[in-house]
Amino acid sequence: MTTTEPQETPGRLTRTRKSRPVRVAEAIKDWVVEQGLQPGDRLPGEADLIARFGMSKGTIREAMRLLQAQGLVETKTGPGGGSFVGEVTKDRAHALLANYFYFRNITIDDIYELRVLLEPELAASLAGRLSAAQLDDLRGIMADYDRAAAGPEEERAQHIASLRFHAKLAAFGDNAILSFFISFMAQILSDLTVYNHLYAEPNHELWRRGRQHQLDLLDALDRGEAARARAVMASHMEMARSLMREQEAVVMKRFIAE
Amino acid sequence: MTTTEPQETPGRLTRTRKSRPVRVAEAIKDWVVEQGLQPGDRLPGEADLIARFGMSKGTIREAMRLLQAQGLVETKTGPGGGSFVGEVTKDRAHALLANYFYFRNITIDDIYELRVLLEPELAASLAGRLSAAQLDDLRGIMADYDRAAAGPEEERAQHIASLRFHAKLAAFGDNAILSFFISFMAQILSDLTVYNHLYAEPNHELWRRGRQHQLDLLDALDRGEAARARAVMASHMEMARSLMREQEAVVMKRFIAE
DNA sequence: TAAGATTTGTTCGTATGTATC
DNA sequence: GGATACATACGAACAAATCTT
Repeated sequence: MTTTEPQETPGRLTRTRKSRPVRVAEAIKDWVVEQGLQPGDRLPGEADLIARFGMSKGTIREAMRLLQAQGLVETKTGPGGGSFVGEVTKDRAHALLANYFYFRNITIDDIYELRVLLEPELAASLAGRLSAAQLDDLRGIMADYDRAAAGPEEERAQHIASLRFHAKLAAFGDNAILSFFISFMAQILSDLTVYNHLYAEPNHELWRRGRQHQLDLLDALDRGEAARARAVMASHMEMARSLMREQEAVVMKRFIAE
Repeated sequence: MTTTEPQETPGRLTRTRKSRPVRVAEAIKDWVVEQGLQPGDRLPGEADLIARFGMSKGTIREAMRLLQAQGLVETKTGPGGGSFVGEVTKDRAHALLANYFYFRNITIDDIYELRVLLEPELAASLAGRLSAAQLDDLRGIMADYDRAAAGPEEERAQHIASLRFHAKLAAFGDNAILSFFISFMAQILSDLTVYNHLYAEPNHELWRRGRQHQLDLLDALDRGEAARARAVMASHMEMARSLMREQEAVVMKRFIAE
């Protein structure tokens, strides 16, 4: 028995706890899984779904919005348009997860407690596994802060660029979960840097040491020295952590935009 | 100038790249942030929003669905009903994040690479900080697997209960990010255990050692011995990791339900 | 218990916008 | 530029849930 069209699971009868759009969204989601559909694959059009579910256009559209918000479907107008299976992007996952932490108290130090644990592990796993192009990519990011910041504004810009370095590094990793956790924290720190006033005063000595850390790291990665890459990253994170300790324990106060 | 009602940012003029519901949802989200609304706080009713935004009922409702899917609003019918700011629950955040990994290749070992790093740290941070009630809570969960499993089915049930132990431990931590990451991984492993057939064969020796680990852990936590708690958990994770290594590198193949 | 009030939930018909050919 | 195919948006009416009296 192969089901070839989305339908509600017959299990729940008339129990109308959930609204129709929610039930339709779940049915479509289940159907995508059962059919093994891949990103970009076509979903039935509005008219189709209206007929299949026997519900109105408004209800079907609300269901699609539920799926759209989760990043699971995308819709296009015009001929050849319609609904398609969508791959949840990293940015969207960041945003959705950031919402979870919005009402919770997250301190900078909470983030660094994790960075200290995770980033060295990522660095070690990358040793000897980066292509010349990838290493150049990282060096290119470092060019954005190859001189000491002149003032608070530039300091902030450099901090964000430095976080991009870590996000890029994460993208190169082959453990998708580890990579996501690291890039998520980099994203949060970047947002905090923009919206609050972290890094008010430039500190040339810290800048010099931080940059040297990253240069050493690239060297260790290039030579395939995992242990050294881990150690350098650990030092880098500990330094950053103690630096941030002096900052106020700022909490997240912002939804990240859609 | 205090804005007292949701409205679109005047910045973007007639640029209609995003659909109206999306724009309305963003406007409401921004408004919630600006007003500093808290979970449970009232949002304007449908009729209100229709008037304020000058859009149709359908458009407004689709916008609310976008927010509902993210867990940011909840709606109730009837007198006193309406839309309210909702706190994103842990379960919903789990599900939304699991969607991100659905099309990516996640191996069991990826998860254990992280558990080995994170769980010992959590254990150490909890030493001497758990109340008698919390310790009893953990012991209560352990009661669900106080005897060796007789068959594959019971083995699986015990594995899930054991994952509940770790999730509960995470809930007691005061680093919300660390706690979430750990509980998320426990949730994934639990789902995999249910929907795939992990843990086919009972292994009494492993069961005995795993249980002894947890007993030692509780003792260390009770006595406030952070270093020992960390070491015990590290052993526990390493053992579990090598056990799971023998399982096939199963990837996630399932959306988590709404 | 029953009736009424309030608010979201759902439907249907129609019209508009948008991208492709 | 016109025809086509699709989603997008509107408005009025009705249904359902839930609180109050």
